[in-house]
Amino acid sequence: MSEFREKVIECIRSIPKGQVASYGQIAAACGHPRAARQVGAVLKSLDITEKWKKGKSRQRVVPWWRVINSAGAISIKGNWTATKELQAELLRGEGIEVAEGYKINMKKYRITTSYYL
DNA sequence: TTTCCGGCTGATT
DNA sequence: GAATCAGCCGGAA
Repeated sequence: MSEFREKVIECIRSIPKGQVASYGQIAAACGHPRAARQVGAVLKSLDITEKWKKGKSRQRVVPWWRVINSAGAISIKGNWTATKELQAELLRGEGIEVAEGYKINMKKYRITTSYYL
């Protein structure tokens, strides 16, 4: 478990409900402004255990669905546990609108950059 | 150690 | 806006 990965997870966990953040923002929050792609790599490596850790009153889940690319779109590639459809569904569940083509109105939901400062 | 590969980005057509 | 291009970077091989 690399440190980087831990931080990424931590940052993602800190995303307020009802808001979304870009890979770049997460990376920056981790102290690696240009490592956006690594953030994606972390997410894809998150298995169902990390995503849906249940059984505990303590929600140990990682709100990965709140992470999108800078264009405000879901850029998921396709795991077994993660699909665009699922992500869109989860987002809507938090009151975030997901337009046709899995586009998110980041103007409205994107987290402020200063959040992590 | 070196090479390769991406769930990305910002600048440029 | 949408498509293209070239850097950036931490892992896995």
